Amino acid sequence: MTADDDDPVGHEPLPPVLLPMLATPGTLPEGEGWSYEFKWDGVRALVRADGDEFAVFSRRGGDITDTYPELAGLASQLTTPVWLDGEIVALSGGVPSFAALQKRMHAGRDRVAQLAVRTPVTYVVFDVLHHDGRGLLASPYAERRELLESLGLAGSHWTVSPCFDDGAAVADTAARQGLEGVVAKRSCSPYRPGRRSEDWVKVTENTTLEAVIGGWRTGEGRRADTFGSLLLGLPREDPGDADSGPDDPAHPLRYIGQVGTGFTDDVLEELSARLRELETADRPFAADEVPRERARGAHWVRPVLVGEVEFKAWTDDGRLRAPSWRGLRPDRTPEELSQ
DNA sequence: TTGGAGGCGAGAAAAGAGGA
DNA sequence: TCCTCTTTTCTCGCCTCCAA
Repeated sequence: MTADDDDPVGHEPLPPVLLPMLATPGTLPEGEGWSYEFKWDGVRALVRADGDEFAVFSRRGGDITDTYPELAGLASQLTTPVWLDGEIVALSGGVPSFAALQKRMHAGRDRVAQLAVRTPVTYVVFDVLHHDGRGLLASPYAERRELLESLGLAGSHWTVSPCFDDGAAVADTAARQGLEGVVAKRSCSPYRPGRRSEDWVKVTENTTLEAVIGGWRTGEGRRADTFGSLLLGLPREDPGDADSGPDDPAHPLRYIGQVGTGFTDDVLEELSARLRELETADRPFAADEVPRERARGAHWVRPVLVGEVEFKAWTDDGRLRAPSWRGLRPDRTPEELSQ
């Protein structure tokens, strides 16, 4: 006689591992059958609770329970075996800050408790995948959502993500409040663990920028013969900028980061050839601007090429976050960017 | 003590492989 | 042939470990 034999109504054991369902980037879907949530700028996390066992898992299935001890209190509200899906966020100035969260993500054992007080996190729950012996992966999102709200999860370090019917209004609110974007979910969609699905659509506001190429770093593998990333800068505007204003023509650019994605093979080859023609021993950035590990092995070029990049946001120290290459702007000059 | 290397979390995009 | 999935190559920041 097995445990299953004791359970004639089909009680499903809690799966030991689940990977999160992923959203597809896109534009805001409209019409019947969609619901909308804010996109939280944090780290994805799944919670598994089963009696005395409580664990938090990362997007790749790693156990991160010890990294966020303040979430352990959630176990007291989970009285039946359950899998939850959500996002861990750290608030800064009232909005989620990925920069603040990064301090928590890799904290050593000795610093976890200290950082949990200084930079506490909140677990924003948006889905329930298994509850009280019932697997919900095949259930429609609307049904899972209804069950989630009935659980009454609320605490000092966890909450349920609000859900709305008006996508445009959610997008507008997200933009005004500085949130990352919107996630639209098809009400009838099942949960597909570990899969990217068009039943979930994430809409984020990207920004484009024209910047000057100041150098490149060699690539690896398939890109060993071209380049790995481009080092980008903007012409200095402020005469008092650092030690290197316009009066210091040796360092005409202010470093704003690197871009290493968005290139086709043709672009890699063409751009690589042009950069090699422009290579110089003179670094166009001030010495202390480019991080040591980025400057190591970098090749510098005369700052004459302008390109366009798309990126998500500026980091706290004035770098591009998640930049992607759009293309050269032969119609633009560095001098025009400074005007 | 400092510097370098590597790991890990998030993200994006392009190319190649494999199946229908 | 087309579509989907996987792999590869990057970004950022912070950490630990080890060698000089």
